[in-house]
Amino acid sequence: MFDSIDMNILKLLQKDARMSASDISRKVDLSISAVGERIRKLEKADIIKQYTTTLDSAFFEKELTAFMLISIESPNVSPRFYDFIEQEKEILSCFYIAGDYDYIIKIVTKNTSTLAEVLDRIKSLEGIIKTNTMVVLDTKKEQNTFYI
Amino acid sequence: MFDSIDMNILKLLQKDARMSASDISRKVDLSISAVGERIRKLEKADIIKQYTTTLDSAFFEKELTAFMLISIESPNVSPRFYDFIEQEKEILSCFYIAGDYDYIIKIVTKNTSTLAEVLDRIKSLEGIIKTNTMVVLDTKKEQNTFYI
DNA sequence: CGTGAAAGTCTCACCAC
DNA sequence: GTGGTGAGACTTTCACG
Repeated sequence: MFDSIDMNILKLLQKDARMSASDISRKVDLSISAVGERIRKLEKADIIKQYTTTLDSAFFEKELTAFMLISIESPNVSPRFYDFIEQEKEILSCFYIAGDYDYIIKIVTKNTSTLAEVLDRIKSLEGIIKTNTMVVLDTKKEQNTFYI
Repeated sequence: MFDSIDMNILKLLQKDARMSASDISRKVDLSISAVGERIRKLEKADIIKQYTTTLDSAFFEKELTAFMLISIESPNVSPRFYDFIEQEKEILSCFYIAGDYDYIIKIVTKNTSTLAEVLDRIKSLEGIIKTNTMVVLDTKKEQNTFYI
């Protein structure tokens, strides 16, 4: 169904989502229309989830990243917890995990004082047993997604 | 320098990096050439970092995510540690953090047995004092980047 | 999968404000 | 400095081989 040419097209689109079908056609040695059809099929098969743009965090004053481990009392409080997570714009991700804690969340904010505000809002939620915040000092590697 | 129209263009490109300048021009009520020039300026100012494509992890057999906290012996071992992190394709990110541990890394792999292989390679590195692995059971929220 | 024609899109020099 | 216009070049789409 999908061959190595498709994988090559995906690789190129991962590097530059705005690459034109004609540029891709030159790289993969196929006609423009064939490339266009393959891309359409990859989109339809939902192998391509989204074309997105990565912006400069510094420009938007989002220079502080932190991870927070959270333990909650019982599964009952989870729905309210999820609602909170959902609407907090500075919480980028939240994973339910196995281990000493129940959740790990990633926070991206302006500075230590805006981080403190987010932490206070989390800690004031009902049912939070314990938290552990790890402030990021340096980013050694950061990929949004796996690269093929 | 950059106004609310630029912010709108960035929002649209965050949602769909392949949106044509003509489609954007209709949404922001500007001519195609004006939109093209604004995009060029946003790219040149490095506010737009990258146009990328998000792929379906299931299709590529990357369905298991885990976080690992790592403590290392001394800063001396860091360079070799970074080299290792860099070349491990299944380690998507690595952050140097303040707290009980020195690093937090995100691993995306096929299943528990491929995860075990990665963990073994990490633990066999010299200078690793302690590790703590948290397997992701469920993803409640996941954004690559902040949304404006 | 390729071709070719039609439709659509982008680029650039130039104009107006 | 900003944005608009129009011509030419380029790109995409689609029917057909």
